Amino acid sequence: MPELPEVETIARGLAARVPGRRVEGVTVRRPDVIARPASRRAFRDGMTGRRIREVTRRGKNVLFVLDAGMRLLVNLGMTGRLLLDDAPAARGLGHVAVRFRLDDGRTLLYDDVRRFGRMELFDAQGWAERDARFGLEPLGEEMTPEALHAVTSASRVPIRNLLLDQDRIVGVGNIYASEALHRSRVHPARPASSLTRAETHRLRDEIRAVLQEAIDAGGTTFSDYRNASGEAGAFQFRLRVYGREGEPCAHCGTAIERQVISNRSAFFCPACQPHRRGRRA
DNA sequence: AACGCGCCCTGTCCGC
DNA sequence: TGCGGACAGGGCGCGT
Repeated sequence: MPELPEVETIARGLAARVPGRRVEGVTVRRPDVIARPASRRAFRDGMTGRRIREVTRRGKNVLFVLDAGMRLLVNLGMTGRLLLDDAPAARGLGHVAVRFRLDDGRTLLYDDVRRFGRMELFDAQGWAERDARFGLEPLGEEMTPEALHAVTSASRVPIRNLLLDQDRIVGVGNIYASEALHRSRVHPARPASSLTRAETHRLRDEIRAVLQEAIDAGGTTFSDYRNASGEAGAFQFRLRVYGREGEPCAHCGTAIERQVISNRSAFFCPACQPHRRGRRA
């Protein structure tokens, strides 16, 4: 479900409401969601008594900065939601996996229908090691045209797949990969290393633009995604290709096509995004 | 080492 | 109405 814009929206919502609070108790109803440390007891003990200093985002993860240099990293998978129990939408949750009781009487809930989401608790050292392994942050200063070109030129996987690989570039998922490629006029199945320097630079600009526009719209909601207050986003109305198979391309009118690449759908305009080879870099 | 694929799990929708 | 299959915004672990 959630890609960078959705996770950013959730993190901002929580950042306005939980920093300064202390975790007084943890209830783990679905142990498979806890990925680190190995035991649920160690997770509970590690979280209990921690004060939440900050809530931010790293890639597609919500990052809770705790005291004592600890970090709680939450990957929402496809259907994960984080919200406080005082939000009206909290009453409708049917798959609460973890509860964090806070010192002001509220409870932070993690709900996840499919349980693809995972939580990891790090100490300072563990976090430094994990943090170093993330790919490029697309909205960060590190995302220079040269940096993206270095990534694309090093692999022959379809460019759509490369954009989904969190070891190379973080935050982009299946929706925004299709959208950014369409806006850049690059076919999703093209080998990454076949992109010209000009195409890579365009792609860099369009990734940043579409992610920022989606953040401004509060994210994309098809069914599951909600922000920290339980509200839907609005970017689904501005998608140009994702989920629009058979509809006319907004740019040229040609019918949008869907192609399955590595078991996941890619949407593109066959006219705007021809599958011709670019010059080798 | 890099890459493709199956799989994790639940819900919804569509065709028959 | 029921049923089987396809599909869903993600990512891990496996074999090659």
